[in-house]
Amino acid sequence: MRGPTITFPDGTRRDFDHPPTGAEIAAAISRELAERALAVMVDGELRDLSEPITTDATVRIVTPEDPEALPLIRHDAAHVMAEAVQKLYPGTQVTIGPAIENGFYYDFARDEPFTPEDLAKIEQAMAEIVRADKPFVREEVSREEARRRFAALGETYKLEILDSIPEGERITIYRQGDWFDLCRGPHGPSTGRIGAFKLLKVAGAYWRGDPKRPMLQRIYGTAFPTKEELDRYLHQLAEAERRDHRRLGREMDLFHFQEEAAGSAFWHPRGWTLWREIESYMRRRLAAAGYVEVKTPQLIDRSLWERSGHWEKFREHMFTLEFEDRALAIKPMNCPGHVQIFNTRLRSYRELPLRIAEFGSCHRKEPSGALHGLMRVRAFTQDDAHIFCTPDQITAETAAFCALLMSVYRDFGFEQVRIRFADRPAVRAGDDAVWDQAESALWQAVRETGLEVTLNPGEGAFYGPKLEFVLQDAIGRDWQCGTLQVDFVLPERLDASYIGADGGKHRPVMLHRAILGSLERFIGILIEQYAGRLPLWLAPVQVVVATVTNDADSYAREVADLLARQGLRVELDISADKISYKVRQHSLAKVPVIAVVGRREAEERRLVLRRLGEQAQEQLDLETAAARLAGEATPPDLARGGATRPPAAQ
RNA sequence: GCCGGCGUAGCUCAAUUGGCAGAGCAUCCGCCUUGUAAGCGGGGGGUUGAGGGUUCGAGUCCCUCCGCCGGCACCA
Repeated sequence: MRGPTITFPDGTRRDFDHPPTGAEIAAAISRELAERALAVMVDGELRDLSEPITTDATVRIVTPEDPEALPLIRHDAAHVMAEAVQKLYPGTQVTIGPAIENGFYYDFARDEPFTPEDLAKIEQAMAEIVRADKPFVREEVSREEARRRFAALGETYKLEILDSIPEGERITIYRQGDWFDLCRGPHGPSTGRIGAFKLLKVAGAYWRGDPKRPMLQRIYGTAFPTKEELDRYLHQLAEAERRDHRRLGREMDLFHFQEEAAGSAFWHPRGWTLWREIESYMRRRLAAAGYVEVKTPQLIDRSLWERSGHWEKFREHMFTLEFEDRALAIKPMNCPGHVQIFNTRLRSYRELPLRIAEFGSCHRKEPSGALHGLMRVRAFTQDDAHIFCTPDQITAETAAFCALLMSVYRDFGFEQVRIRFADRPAVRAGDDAVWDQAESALWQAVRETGLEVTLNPGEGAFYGPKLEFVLQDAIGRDWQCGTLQVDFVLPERLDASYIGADGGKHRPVMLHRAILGSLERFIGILIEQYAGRLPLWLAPVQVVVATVTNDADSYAREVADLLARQGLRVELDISADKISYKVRQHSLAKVPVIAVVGRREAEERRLVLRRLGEQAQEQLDLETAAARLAGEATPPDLARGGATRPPAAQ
């Protein structure tokens, strides 16, 4: 019989006289490829090397360098770990164990917890299985056969997974030696091909992610084709740890947390300086973009939250209190407050779009387990704004917002931004015609930005579609900060209206939008982005003037005064310590510029500048140095010569 | 909220099977007047997260609570 024609990535073809396996194809090309092959891509689908290819196909042999190799060997490692665990801890049930972004995990059902010492033992047992180089054998079985085999082992979770596999789908078991697992595959040729692996942590995880179901024990690990790649990844983890904003926040004396106020930051002078610099910058950008700024109450009566719908939808997240027979809530959001301002008088279409901004201080009942430094807090400040506009202004307002947001992110040093488009959810308010209009207006706007947009289906708010802006930091982590949400519901509920050109009353649309999201979180992200070494314009202390000897004290004072008059944030260090000690202290505190002054500088009226982390020094006369530093420390928007102050109040 | 781990001086960490709570750094005082990432000497500093229990005796063992860390769930 005739076999299939196999086409290779370079376009060459080869005919086979029988359905060849991936392994055979690799062997037909070269012995080296056969030895290095892990799996095979068949018409874009990853398959086992052992599976015969029955039809004409385009085929690529996957080797350890290919991007497909990583998830494959990690999945292999998950199986090896599961075997090791069941060997060491009989009675432990296996559940699921996939490859994930940076490694793999496997969830186990076992009454006793795994300890860190257990992880070491499991690693050793895994190493043995890897050394034994057992082939992964794929077996296609009937549902009944699979049921019988897992029932015999008492693997109730596997039986549940089996039941959830749709009728008609192939059921496969992967075996390594005498251990096997229900698995869709594919897998590498054998356990010996895993390369380098390491178990990282153990954690609880609900079965099927459902808090009402049993808590399983999840062991996380990672695997790479080579030891070097594993070491590089472990080094990266250490790097992330080094950048941790919680550690840097303490070391740089920016903020602290304490038990009595869990989830709320205490901002220290330096941290608050950073905060105010960011706030001032945002204020200028917003004013220049035609926003007005307001401040709305912290405590608002329950009745308003009932009308806005928050009482029904959001009550469990709100802090409430009683006072003089009134039920009050600390605001978790600013939108109802902004509508109150909109509603204070009859609005004309000529006022629209009306952009109302607030650095809104909000509180939410975040579960204790969710708290995480500045990234997840109970008290936070949003750079919030609500744009009241007509439906046909949505596109232009969205486009303008996207442009503003991108420019702001760039100023803070973030270049990589993705947009997720969250469209209509299954349960929603408003009829489909309204949703059609809102979604198409948003789509049109994001297309104009030219940015990458991915669909996040069904994840829109119940009142309208939304855009989520995800930025990527210096070490590749994603952070969702910005958002823009189209809202037809709140204006209705709180009865916002304006008089149109036709003289009739109309309902405005509200665009909820934020760029930084929460100031707290954004500062956390900034600290990690820069590993604490903030750009000069953001640094809480921009320059320290440090003396070599006390003889230079009066000149140092003069220098510090001059720099301060240039608007720089300066500190003076005339302590009796050695200059090398001072340099070390201020370097550890991440001060960007140290100006060293000794006798020579005082006599010549010069300044020697030392940049953070650099050994090189720059010698300048005093006035030149002051002017240069002041120039470098100018916030990016002002450096561009944009609006330097908000327009005069109306 | 759930699972697991952790909680000792401002920070980083010690303290034998339950047996006198310690070191370095920081702080304070003194000396040194210094040239680019730690000069020298001395002093002070603790209800070992909180509360309860076991014990002659608890940082150490047990219980409850709080907080932190890693995940899970949550993130309207």
